[in-house]
Amino acid sequence: MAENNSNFMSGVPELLILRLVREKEMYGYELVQAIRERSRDAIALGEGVIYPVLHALERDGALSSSRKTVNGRSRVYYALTAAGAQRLDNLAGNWSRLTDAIHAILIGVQHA
Amino acid sequence: MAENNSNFMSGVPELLILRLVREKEMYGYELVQAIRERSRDAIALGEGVIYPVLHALERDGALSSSRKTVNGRSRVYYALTAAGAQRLDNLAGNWSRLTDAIHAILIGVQHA
DNA sequence: GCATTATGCCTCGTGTTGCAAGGTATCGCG
DNA sequence: CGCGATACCTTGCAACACGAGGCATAATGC
Repeated sequence: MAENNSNFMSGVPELLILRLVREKEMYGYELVQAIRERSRDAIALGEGVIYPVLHALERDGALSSSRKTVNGRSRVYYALTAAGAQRLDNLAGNWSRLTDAIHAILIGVQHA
Repeated sequence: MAENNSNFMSGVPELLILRLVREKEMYGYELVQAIRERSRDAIALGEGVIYPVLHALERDGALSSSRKTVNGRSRVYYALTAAGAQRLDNLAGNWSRLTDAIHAILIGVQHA
């Protein structure tokens, strides 16, 4: 039975981070702004959300980090690992199934 | 200024309950099963989730309750109030905006 | 007659997690 | 020289979903 709900609508920050990092290496501060911009301000995750998630994902092997200095600024770039890609697919699937289910209830569809 | 995210993907149980009760009066035990059935087991909220939310919604004036005895069983039916309908519209709108934003990021749409 | 299941209500404790607030340091601009 | 932007980070709080339990009655099964 694989996974139950367990805080079923949670893990969205994680999902967004993994998705964005899949396109290209990114660093924390950049992710904060990217999420704000791409969602047109609908989602505004603070650094207090992003950094802990980033650390957790790296600890779990979903992301790998590399320090780079740009313009005299030290940045920690994160890249998606194979495990991370797997995790992303997993989360995206869960999210999709969940929102479909909620949507079905919201529009009041025939239930079986 | 207006509202920020504040636990942006939360309140889903509340949303589902309000939506279901809008169609007809329902009682706790019934809601637990209705959510499971309508979501085809994608969402399985336990009674430990439903009842506290029900009580909070009534306390806030979004629901009104009435005790009825059916088949020698005592049930507490909840009905949507005007305030509750307002709240439902509000939550549904938020949810819609949120999922749209997430979807936009997931499919990698052009941002502005 | 007795036990198990289903119905129906409820609460408590735990763990997760999103988040604001605060802390540090460097760079560029006025 | 000061201020805002860039860039990293941690701590503490509050909310919340959830499992695990607890209580009571009706129906079903053995």
